[in-house]
Amino acid sequence: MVTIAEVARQAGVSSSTVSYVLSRKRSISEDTRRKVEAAIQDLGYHPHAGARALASNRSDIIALMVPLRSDMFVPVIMEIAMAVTTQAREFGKDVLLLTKDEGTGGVRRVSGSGLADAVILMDVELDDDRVPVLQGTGSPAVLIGLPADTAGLTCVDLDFDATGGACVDHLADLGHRDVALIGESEAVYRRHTGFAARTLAGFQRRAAERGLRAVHRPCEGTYESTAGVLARILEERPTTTGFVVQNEAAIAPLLSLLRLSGRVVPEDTSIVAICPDQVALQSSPRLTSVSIPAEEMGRNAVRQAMAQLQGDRRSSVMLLPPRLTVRESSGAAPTA
Amino acid sequence: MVTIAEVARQAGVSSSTVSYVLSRKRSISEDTRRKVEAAIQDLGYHPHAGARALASNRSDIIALMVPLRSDMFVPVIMEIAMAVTTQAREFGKDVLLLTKDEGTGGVRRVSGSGLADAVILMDVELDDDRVPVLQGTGSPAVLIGLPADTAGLTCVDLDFDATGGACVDHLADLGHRDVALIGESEAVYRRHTGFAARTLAGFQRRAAERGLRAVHRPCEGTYESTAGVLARILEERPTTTGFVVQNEAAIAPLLSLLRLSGRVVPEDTSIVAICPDQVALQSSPRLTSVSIPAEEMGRNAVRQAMAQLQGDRRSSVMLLPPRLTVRESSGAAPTA
DNA sequence: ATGAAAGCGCTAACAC
DNA sequence: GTGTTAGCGCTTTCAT
Repeated sequence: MVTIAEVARQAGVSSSTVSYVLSRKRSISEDTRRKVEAAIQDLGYHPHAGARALASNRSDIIALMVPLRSDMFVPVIMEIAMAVTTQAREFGKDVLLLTKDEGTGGVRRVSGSGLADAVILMDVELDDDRVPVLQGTGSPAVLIGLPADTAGLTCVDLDFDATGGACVDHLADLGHRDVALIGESEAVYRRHTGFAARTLAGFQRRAAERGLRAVHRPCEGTYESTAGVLARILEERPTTTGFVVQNEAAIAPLLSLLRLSGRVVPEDTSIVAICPDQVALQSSPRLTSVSIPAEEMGRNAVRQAMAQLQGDRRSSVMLLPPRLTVRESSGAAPTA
Repeated sequence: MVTIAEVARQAGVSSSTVSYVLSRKRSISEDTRRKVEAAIQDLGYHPHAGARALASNRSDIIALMVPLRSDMFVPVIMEIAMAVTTQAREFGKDVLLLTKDEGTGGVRRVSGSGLADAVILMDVELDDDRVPVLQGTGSPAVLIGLPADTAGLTCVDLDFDATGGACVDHLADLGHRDVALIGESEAVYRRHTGFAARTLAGFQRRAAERGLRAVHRPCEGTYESTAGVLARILEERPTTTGFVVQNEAAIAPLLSLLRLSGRVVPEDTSIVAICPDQVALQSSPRLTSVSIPAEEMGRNAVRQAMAQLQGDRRSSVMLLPPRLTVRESSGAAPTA
């Protein structure tokens, strides 16, 4: 293995000079820098990560705890994880992948051992036991998602409350008077992940403000359950013309069912989805949607973690504003 | 930070004894062990990962390189990554997440710096430039997927050739005479990822052996492209009654289109999908399928990596046999 | 069955 | 602008 000492010898300088060339923590003459860099190239030197972590007390690793199985849509989880990794690399950090089922023990292990300099938590629950543990470690931490009590925490999430409202506004603006929210499964509302409830709250409040009649039905997302939910909604409130869908799995069945029932989108029925752009774009017709800004959440989580690593101790809750893109699935409400 | 020295003092032993209690590399009296373990608990001691890596020359970290965007279905990538992480933890290893776009530089970086003890590569291409670099590092390596030349390599993958054959066999056994493979997009066949080509080869060979007429059409997976592909197949070979689908995105559109066209599955048309069980189960009707054994691939990749870390230098190509599960989407070919 | 102590390769004072 | 050197916390000989 090539060590810093060998590089130093080859370059005819001391090892600390090599170290400083690498860390740019003090000024180096142009001449010396070139010799050192040449030696590094020649020998194919890579600083030993463990030695560096020991001496500097920084691992340059950010831990990311992802759900094994959760209420979240898998591609969204993946996109966040990739965004975190990519953004971390831009700061010279690597990402250690932990699963949520490691729980508090995992948090203690990676921060206690100095394996990671910071921890990013995904799939945060309303009352998440990892949070107090994480705060106890004093390690920089960022949550993707909102717990019930955000005091002293740094969080990043989509503003789901405003999202529910934005969907209603769009449908109301188009003249729809009866709207329905096809939501996540009941289990999601019972489990305490928050985002579904926040969307529902925003949906209902804005519907009331705009004088719309609103119904809400949880949905498992299978073809059968979607069929049942749709049938019930149309039975109880046949005048429903606007649908908000917050359940990626229910989108394809819903479109298929509407087609079979002879309803034409968007002439007879309008749909606004809350889903990744990719899903909205590959549907037919392409869906008007509020996108899940997975990449933005991931990038911002890393930025917040870096800020904390650089000494910023302010807590902050960053709620990304919903962005609604009008596509082909929504149009003016049918007249009478 | 709690160090091994503090634990040693508290337990009234030397630090080497504490180390040996942890590593179980030499026998310790029951009495001493208890005192040490108590001290560890008391103080909340976690060995410093960097110090350990430096002294032992092992980081206990496995690097996993995943595609940012690829031909693979995202949930499959995710399931493999989670399986790798879970299995790695069972061996006391952590997983470092790298993106494929870091390329050969990423491989050199993590193995050159001793950050990772082994590397697992996903989304391996037929002629993957990461492979020679990885072999050059001498670091244990496992590929998930098959490159063109597997000499000296350790690989884990589904046997896609046999998979194509198994799908044909199932349809042939049910009496179907004309079968079609709705495949991945053309880009996937052009790109050199191999799995699509291997499936096609197996499909065609077995069809010939069983005396079936077979057609193959790439498919983008959008609703429109699936409609086009289906229409063309039924136009050119209207007697086609058996479909093999290797494209998760095309499944929902295909089912929807068949429904619209009045074809009933499985009475008129049989479908065999190559997809994760989860996808097969949430379709309506539930699909007869060959599952993508994502978890098994992930677990085995880690096992192979561990074997190499323990000195096993044999190269091996592990092709997991396809498992076809009969569900509701396949049945006897319609008579005349 | 246990201890003492020599490093592992690097960073960051402290010196000049 | 550069060199010297004392650790960082652990593992692992070498001793007993």
